[in-house]
Amino acid sequence: MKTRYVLLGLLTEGPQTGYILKKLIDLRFKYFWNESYGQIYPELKKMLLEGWVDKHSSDQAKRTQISYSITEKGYEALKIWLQKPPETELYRLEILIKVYFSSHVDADCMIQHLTTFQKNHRDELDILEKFQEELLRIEDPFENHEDVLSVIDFGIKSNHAYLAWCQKLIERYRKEGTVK
Amino acid sequence: MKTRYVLLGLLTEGPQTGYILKKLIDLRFKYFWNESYGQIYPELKKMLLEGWVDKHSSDQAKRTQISYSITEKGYEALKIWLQKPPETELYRLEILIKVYFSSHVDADCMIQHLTTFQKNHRDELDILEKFQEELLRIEDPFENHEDVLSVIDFGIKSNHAYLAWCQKLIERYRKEGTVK
DNA sequence: GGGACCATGTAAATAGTTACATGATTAA
DNA sequence: TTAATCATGTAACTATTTACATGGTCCC
Repeated sequence: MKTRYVLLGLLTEGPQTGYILKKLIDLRFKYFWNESYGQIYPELKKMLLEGWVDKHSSDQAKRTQISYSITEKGYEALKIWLQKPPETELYRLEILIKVYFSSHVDADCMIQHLTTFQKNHRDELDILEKFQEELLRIEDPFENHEDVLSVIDFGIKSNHAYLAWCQKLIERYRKEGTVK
Repeated sequence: MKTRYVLLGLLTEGPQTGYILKKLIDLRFKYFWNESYGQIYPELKKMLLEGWVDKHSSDQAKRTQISYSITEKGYEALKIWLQKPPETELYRLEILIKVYFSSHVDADCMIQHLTTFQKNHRDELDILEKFQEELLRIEDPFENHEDVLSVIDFGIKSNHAYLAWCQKLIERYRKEGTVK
């Protein structure tokens, strides 16, 4: 049940709708976290019943919009969770399974997989570096830019590592390909 | 439905029991993949019905042991899967969520979380380096050591990156701690 | 005899994704 | 007017973990 804490964390910046919360998670946490509407909406309802959030329906502009704001109780719960030692570190890297068993397919196939991997992580790195620049430039209303930059730094450092690995491995498969 | 392919991959090295398959996954894939008995046993049964594996019950030594071996059909299915572009790259790094929202807790708390993270990844790095040394020393009956070493190399490179990040961040929180 | 580990499995709970339904608004 | 996007939500499905039940063997 981590979803709720992610939502609460975002709500500390102000009331939001489920829809926007999803967008925020996609935008900011894309590279290390994800949530779907099927989790977000029910979770907000549950937290409402528990008094962790308040609901503000506004039918202004005739479009139904339901914002949630964090309550004192919710904020306390968030702080308690933040202080608990992190448990989950879930990686599931299909590419590594495929490399592990790659002796059963030909080198070209692996080169293709790795080229895609490389492209994805180059793009990721690009985006993270752009984010970084922007954060250093703009204002810091919630005084959390240092924290956000630390998370971005994680992404940049690990992507560099992934790319170095990938580069080396592509070369290995290329050599193999020419030999066989 | 990736479980089955991981099992099939391991079965290419020879028949195994569900119990041993679990041990192998824990040992070899620990850092990027995991499966539980609740997935392994039912999955082996399903593959049996589909003719992807064969079953060999041996009541030798009176202890019930059920080994499975990969069939021609199963091997074909494995090869097809290995050639498909990898989809899942699932990371769920609770530590990053906690860093992101760390302005709501004090620096000491974060230093503790990060110290644990650091210890875990140092241990991981140690183990991977030992594995690496050993693989370079011993024989290579399945001619897959290069592949295994590539996977280990991924682990070593990313752990170095994680540790560098962690070191830097601990220092940041230490400075903050003294200021506040 | 007891503890560690071998060995197989299932049931229930939890988690998470996907696909769908609904309808408003905006911009081309 | 039509496509995209805003916006909320649920049902069904799939995936995964956890806890438990069962019983054998090995070694001290």
